[in-house]
Amino acid sequence: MANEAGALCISSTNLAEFIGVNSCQIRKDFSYFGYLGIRGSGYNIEKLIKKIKSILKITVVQKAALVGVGNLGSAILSFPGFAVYGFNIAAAFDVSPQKIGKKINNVKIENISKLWILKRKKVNLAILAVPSEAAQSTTEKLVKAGVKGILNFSSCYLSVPKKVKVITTDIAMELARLPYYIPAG
Amino acid sequence: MANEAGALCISSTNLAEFIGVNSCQIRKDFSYFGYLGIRGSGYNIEKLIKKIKSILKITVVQKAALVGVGNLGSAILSFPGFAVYGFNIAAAFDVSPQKIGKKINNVKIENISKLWILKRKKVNLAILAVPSEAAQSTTEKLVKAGVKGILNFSSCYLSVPKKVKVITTDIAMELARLPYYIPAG
DNA sequence: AAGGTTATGTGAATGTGAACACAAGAACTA
DNA sequence: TAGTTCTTGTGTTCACATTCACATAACCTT
Ligand SMILES: NC(=O)c1ccc[n+]([C@@H]2O[C@H](COP(=O)([O-])OP(=O)(O)OC[C@H]3O[C@@H](n4cnc5c(N)ncnc54)[C@H](O)[C@@H]3O)[C@@H](O)[C@H]2O)c1
Ligand SMILES: NC(=O)c1ccc[n+]([C@@H]2O[C@H](COP(=O)([O-])OP(=O)(O)OC[C@H]3O[C@@H](n4cnc5c(N)ncnc54)[C@H](O)[C@@H]3O)[C@@H](O)[C@H]2O)c1
Repeated sequence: MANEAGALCISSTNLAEFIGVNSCQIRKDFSYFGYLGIRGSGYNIEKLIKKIKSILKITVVQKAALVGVGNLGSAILSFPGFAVYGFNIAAAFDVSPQKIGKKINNVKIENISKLWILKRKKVNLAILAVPSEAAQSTTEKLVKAGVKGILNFSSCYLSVPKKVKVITTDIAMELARLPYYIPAG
Repeated sequence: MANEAGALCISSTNLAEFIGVNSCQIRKDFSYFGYLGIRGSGYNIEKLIKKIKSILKITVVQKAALVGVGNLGSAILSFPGFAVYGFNIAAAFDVSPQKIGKKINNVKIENISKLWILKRKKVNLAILAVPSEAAQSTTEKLVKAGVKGILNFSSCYLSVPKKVKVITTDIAMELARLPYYIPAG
């Protein structure tokens, strides 16, 4: 598996097996990225990771803000796993006086009225974990504060200007999809 | 908007606008469900909800188990939103002696070794929120305990028998998708 | 160096999903 | 009741994604 430079490679077959898809899928997809692999050896893992990171634009550390430090927000703030993709939660906001001023995982929770500091800090991304009722109005504040991408955990559709991208992950709905696949009995 | 029976209807155009898609999309999709709408009026909301629930097989209360009551697991256990889809978190499990025996949201945290009670309780679904290292081994225990569907929050691919369905939602990866859409600057 | 083995990259075929455009049905109006 | 206005349901087209099959190339072994 090691090529002449000592760098480790992985084949489309291995990768496909690992994530449970067809191997042509891997090759076809990667081929859109240009010539990436070596016939007979496979794909250089380091090179592959670099390529994917550059496509996702996560080659440099990306700063993100967390808005709504409740049950879910606190879990996210304590989660070290964002770092592997190069993310850094640079600020956290809430409305609750009981939460403002506290620190979780070395991030101080700020008053939501201070959202404007995101512009100064050059924070482009926000993780939205406020109650559904507050989701749209908070989104509008985020957009005003210059945020360009929002990861939304509420079950709401968020209306935003075209230049802003929203990705919604509705955990309850993901769970609701499961029974469909399960035969009755 | 009210039809002769006083039941409220919604049109494909309204629905489409609401969730941000094309109205043909709505009509085409619903048409696969059979004749559901009324020309000139739209779709009867109650009938529509019933139909979708029956397709997703969430017409009766579905019991689910939570495995791994850490940061994320605790948030999930405190979350009331699963009820709107008819879910009931009927049991919770962990390995940590500090957690076992405690109650969150009226659910007592059990020792993971007691997973077999899921069979007796007829729990089909599990929410998996354990560290990645424990994900595959815990999955195997869940399968042995008769679980047929798993909502996986770890970033691992889980290998399961064909009769078991896994849905993975990798929160960090969702965040990692955002920068792609955002123009550099 | 040559032949065997492995694994990529891709043209072609197939499958799937979205969009368009409109006929036909239902409701409303006068 | 006749005509107007909505809105569904669908045949068709288009676009994209997946799969197949294989030529091509790099590596490895003897
Ligand atoms: N907890 C879960 O497991 C879970 C699962 C699925 C979806 N969600 C969704 O995630 C969101 C948060 O859930 P949660 O369980 O953490 O709720 P929560 O009530 O525990 O936390 C909400 C937090 O947002 C803060 N907040 C309220 N209004 C605000 C505003 N205008 N600006 C800033 N902060 C504000 C509150 O003070 C609180 O700290 C909700 O939309 C919920 O539907 C949560
Ligand atoms: N917290 C987040 O925001 C977040 C975000 C994305 C993904 N995740 C993923 O969710 C999972 C849980 O994250 P977390 O932050 O809650 O971690 P955590 O460490 O806070 O909690 C893990 C819990 O699982 C328990 N556990 C460990 N091994 C176990 C086993 N074999 N059987 C049963 N329980 C076991 C631990 O005692 C602990 O209570 C991880 O896979 C993580 O990658 C979490």
